[in-house]
Amino acid sequence: MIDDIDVSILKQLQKDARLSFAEVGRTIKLSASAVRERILKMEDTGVIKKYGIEIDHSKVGYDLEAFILVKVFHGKLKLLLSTIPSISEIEKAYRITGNQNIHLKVILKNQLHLQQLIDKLMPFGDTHTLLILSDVSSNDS
Amino acid sequence: MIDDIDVSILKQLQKDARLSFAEVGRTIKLSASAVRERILKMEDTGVIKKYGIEIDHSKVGYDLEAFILVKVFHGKLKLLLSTIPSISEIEKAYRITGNQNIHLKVILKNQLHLQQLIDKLMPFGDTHTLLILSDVSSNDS
DNA sequence: ATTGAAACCAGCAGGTA
DNA sequence: TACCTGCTGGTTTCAAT
Repeated sequence: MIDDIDVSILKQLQKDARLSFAEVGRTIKLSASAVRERILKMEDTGVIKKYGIEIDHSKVGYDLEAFILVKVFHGKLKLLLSTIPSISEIEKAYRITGNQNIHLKVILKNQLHLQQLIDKLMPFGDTHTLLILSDVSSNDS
Repeated sequence: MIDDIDVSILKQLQKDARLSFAEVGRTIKLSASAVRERILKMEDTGVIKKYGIEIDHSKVGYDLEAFILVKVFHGKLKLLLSTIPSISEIEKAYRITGNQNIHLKVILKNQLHLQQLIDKLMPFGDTHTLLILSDVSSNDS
């Protein structure tokens, strides 16, 4: 379904999603059209879910990032799930195993903003907030 | 530093980072070169950190995703931080507040793979693993 | 997977306000 | 400074091989 050439294409796009088909092809000795067809196929099959950008939120006025773990009240899960898309502060949301059942990554302006978000989440469950101090990934996979 | 036009450019790129300058410009009534200059400036100032792709890992043989919270042993933090980049399973790593001090997002093939990773992390601290059941973001911000 | 051709875009120069 | 137009070479796209 996916071969070594596809993997090396994916790795290049992970580093820079705006590389042209021609550029990708040059480094793996393939024509631009061949690269294009492989990438289109990976889009169609859903291997590539989307092309996105990473923003430094602290440079646009959002100085606080946090994880919020929610232990959802009995019967409130469906309502919370349908509410999540309307909360712009939530960057990513997952159902998880464990004592808490929802894991949120949130982007906020400041502590007041965090407080307001927690207030908004309170009707759905008990929250536990972990502030993000710094990104320590430095991941060039 | 950043105005409404920049914000709308960022939103478009978040949806599709491969949009051409011309395409972005068309939807906001701006020339391609104006869009290009704005984007270059946001790259230079670090607002845009990178262009990346989101991969559906389950379609390439990695069926397990998890968060691992690590309560790092006294004196082991620096060593862990320097080890993290060499662990390919770690997609993202953060220092956080709370009882645990490191938050990892990991991509794994299966439970055995998870076990091996936890074994690798054990020397650095006590781990607490939260399996990801599903993505419930549906976030078209 | 490749090539070839038409449409399109990136990058840059030079210009306006 | 922020935007524009016009130009050129490279790129995307699609069809044929």
